[in-house]
Amino acid sequence: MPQLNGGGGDDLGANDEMISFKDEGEQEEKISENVSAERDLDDVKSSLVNESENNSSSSDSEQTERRPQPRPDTESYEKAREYFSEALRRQQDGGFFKSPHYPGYPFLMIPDLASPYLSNGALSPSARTYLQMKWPLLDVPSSAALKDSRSPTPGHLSNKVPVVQHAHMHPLTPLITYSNDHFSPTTPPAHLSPEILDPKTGIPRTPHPSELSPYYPLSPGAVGQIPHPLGWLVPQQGQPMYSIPPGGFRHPYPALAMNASMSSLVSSRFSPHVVPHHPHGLHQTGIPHPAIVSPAIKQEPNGDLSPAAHTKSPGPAKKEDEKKPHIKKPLNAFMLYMKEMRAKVVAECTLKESAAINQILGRRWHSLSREEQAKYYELARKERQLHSQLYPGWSARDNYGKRKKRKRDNKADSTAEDFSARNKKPCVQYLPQEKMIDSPASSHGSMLDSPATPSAALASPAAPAPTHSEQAQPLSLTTKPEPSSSSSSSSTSSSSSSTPPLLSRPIPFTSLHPSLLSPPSPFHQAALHSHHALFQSQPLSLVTKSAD
DNA sequence: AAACCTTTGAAGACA
DNA sequence: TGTCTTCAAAGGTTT
Repeated sequence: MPQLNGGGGDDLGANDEMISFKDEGEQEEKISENVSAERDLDDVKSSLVNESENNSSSSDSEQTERRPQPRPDTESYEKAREYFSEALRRQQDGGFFKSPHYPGYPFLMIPDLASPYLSNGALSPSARTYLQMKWPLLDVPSSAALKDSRSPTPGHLSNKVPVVQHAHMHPLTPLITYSNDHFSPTTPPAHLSPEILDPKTGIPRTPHPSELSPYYPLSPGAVGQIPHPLGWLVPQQGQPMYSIPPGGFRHPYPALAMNASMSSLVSSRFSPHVVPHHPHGLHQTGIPHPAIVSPAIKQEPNGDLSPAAHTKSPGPAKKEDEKKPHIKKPLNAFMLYMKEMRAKVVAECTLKESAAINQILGRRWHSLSREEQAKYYELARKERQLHSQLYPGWSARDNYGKRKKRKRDNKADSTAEDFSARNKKPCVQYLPQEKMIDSPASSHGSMLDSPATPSAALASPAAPAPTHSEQAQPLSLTTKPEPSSSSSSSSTSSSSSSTPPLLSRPIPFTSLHPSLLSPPSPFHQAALHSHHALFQSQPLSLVTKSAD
C-alpha cells in the first residue's frame, strides 16, 4: 500500500520527467487518502452497497416507474452515469485506484455464464467463485444481491443477453477503476439529490435497515425483485469483457444460437431498457452484445446512432462491410489484467501513454504470483467459453483484417534504428524507470518468468528487496523481439550476461518507482530513496528494440 | 483521421 | 509441429 513518503517527494520528483508523479502535494494527498481509505475500505464498499440497496428498497414495480430506466440517450442515463462516476470517484478516494480514463460508466449488464442464483435467490457457489475471481477486491455476497437492477422480472426476460458497458469499461473496472477527476467529498453533484451523505464516502444515500449488513445484505427473497441501483456497477457473473460503443449497440446480435446449454449459461437477468431502440441495431432477439462492434462505431465514440453514421464509407461494399458486426475476440488473461490494473497504474503516476502503461503492466503481470495470474487465466478461460457459446461459429479469423493492417514492414523491414528512433522518446519519457525493474525485455522476461514460473517473483512485490545484482543487471529495453532474431537474442539478452545490454547503461532495478512495478510498500519506498541518486542522474538513452 | 506504440495470450495461417 | 501473424484494450503520440 502507498506509504507516506516522509519527504521523499523531492526524490520522487527528481526524475519526474520520466515517470513523474503529479505534484508532490497531490501525491501526498493521494497517499494520505489511500492510507486512510484503505482503513475505511470496507466502509466505503458497504456504503456503496447500502446506498444502492436503499435505492432499491422500493418495490420493483415502483422502482421501475419511479426511476427512469437508464438509456444511453436519456437524461436519466446521464444522471446515472454521473452519479456512478461520482460514486466511483468516491470509492476511489477510499483507497482504490484512480483513472481519468473511466468516467464511471454505469451500464454493466452482463449475462450470466450460468444462472448463478439458486432457487432461493442466493448465489450459487460456482457463481460466487467466479464472481470472486472477477472481483477480487469485493466481498462476494453469499446471497443473491447482485441481480440485475433493471430486470424487474427476470423470468420474462429469458435468453436476453444484456451486456452493456462502456466501450472502455471493463466489467472488473467499476469498482477498481476510477476517474481521476478531482473529487470534492463535500460537493456532490447537484443532480444526485442526496438524501444522506455517507460520512465517509460522501455518497448520497438514504437510511435503510439493510445498512446494518456490510455488503449485499438483501434477503434472498428480495433478490431479483429489487432493482439494484448499482446493477450496472455490480458485477454479474459470467459477464463478458466485450465492450460496446458508448452509444449502445447498433448492430445485430449475430450468432446467438441459444441451445440448451446456452440457455442455462446466459441467464435471464437483463433488461432491454438500456438497449437503444434502433431499428438496425439489434438482433431480432433484441440482444446486444459488447463484443459486437462495428468499425464505424469504433470510429465514432460519441455514439451517433443516426444512420448517417454508417454512410461514411465510400463504396457500398465497404459500407456493407463496415456494417457487418464485429465480434471481438475474447480477452485473454493479460488483457483482463490490464483492464483491471490500468487505471491503477495511471493513477499512480502521470503516465498516460498506453504503450508505457502496458509495459508497466507487463512487468506487473510477471510479478504476479501464480495464484494471482491463475485468477485471470481462469477468467479468460471462462470468457472464451462464454464467447464460444455466444458465437458458436465465430472464429478469430473473422477479425483478421478488421484492424488496419499494420504496415508489414513495421516489424519485418524496419531497421533497428527505426525502432530506436521511434521508441526512444516514449522510453525516455516514461519507461526508463520501469525498464530497469528486472529482466530487460518484458517480453523476454515473459519467457523467463512465465506466468507459471515461480521465478516471476524476481520482480514480485513479495520480493521487494532488489538485490544489488538485480540493480546492476544490464537491462535491455527491447520491448519486443524482432521477428527473426527475437527468439534467440531476446531470450539471451534478458537474463544471461552473454548478450550485451541494449540499454546504453545499466539502470538500477529500483529506479522505477515501486508503485509502477508492484503495489507500493515501505520497502519500495525505502529502496527508492536509497537509490534515488542513481536514477536521478541517469542519462537515459534507451534502445527499445534490439539492434539485431 | 488513422496508424502507431506496447504489453501478453489465444488462435489461425503457413511451412 | 513449430513459427509467425493477427487481434484483443487503451490512449497518447506520430504520421
